[in-house]
Amino acid sequence: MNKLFNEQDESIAETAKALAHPARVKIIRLLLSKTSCVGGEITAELGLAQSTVSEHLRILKVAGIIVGEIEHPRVCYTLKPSSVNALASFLEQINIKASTAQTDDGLCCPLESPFEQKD
Amino acid sequence: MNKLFNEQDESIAETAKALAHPARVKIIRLLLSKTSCVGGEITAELGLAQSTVSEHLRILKVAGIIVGEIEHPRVCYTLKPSSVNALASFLEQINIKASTAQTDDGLCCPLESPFEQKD
DNA sequence: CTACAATATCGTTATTCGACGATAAACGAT
DNA sequence: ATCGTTTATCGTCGAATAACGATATTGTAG
Repeated sequence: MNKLFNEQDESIAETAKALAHPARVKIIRLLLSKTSCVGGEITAELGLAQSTVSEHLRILKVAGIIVGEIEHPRVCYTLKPSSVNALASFLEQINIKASTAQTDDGLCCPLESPFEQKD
Repeated sequence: MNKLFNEQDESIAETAKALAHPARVKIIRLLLSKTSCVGGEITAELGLAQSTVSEHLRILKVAGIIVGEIEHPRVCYTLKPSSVNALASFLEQINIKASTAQTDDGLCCPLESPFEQKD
């Protein structure tokens, strides 16, 4: 039995997991801030070992968040936004739901049924 | 030395980590789909042990994504959207950047400098 | 072919995560 | 005060993650 969760939930979780490390967030921010190719400069900026950075890049690549194109001796990384769409709209739904309900202060709910157990 | 990453990157990563599990994504979707209080029904729907679900709920609570209000014997969970704002706008930036550049197919970049090492 | 430069992969180690059952805590009802 | 119901916490265990240095790979230049 391997199907406790549906595919979309797993996909969203996968994307979130790829973003779930400050080093990878920083890598993406570096990619956001530069218009040009980003290669080994990243390693220097992160303050981590080259192999560690390479691993983070691999994770982002597997998640489809970045794409690496081989240039000369280096690799050019660019962002690929389509991969974060599912997660982005998921977050949007959270905001929508919250604004139709109450934002933060009111009580939560009137408890429609007195709890139905599946006996 | 504890400050390899800045606070915002860590905060975004924290939020992403809270979403980085299909069970927690599913919990949030359940909260999205119901208007009423959600308590132990979640446990049944997830197909996980009660203690495991409680732990996932705790993680979401610590991340500030949900809020639990104590009702009678149960706890009423509601979404608190403000906590995902930073991550949401981070994802938005990725999309913006990508549309100003090229979407998916073109070559990446012209390599502005022949690689500057910080000698 | 050899050398070099940039990246990727491997092997290891310490830490964290996820799941579970068992147990505790809270609290209204009897 | 005791019971029953709901949720939280604890202790444990196996699996996954993150980090590193060392080594392999790739491809251009000489």
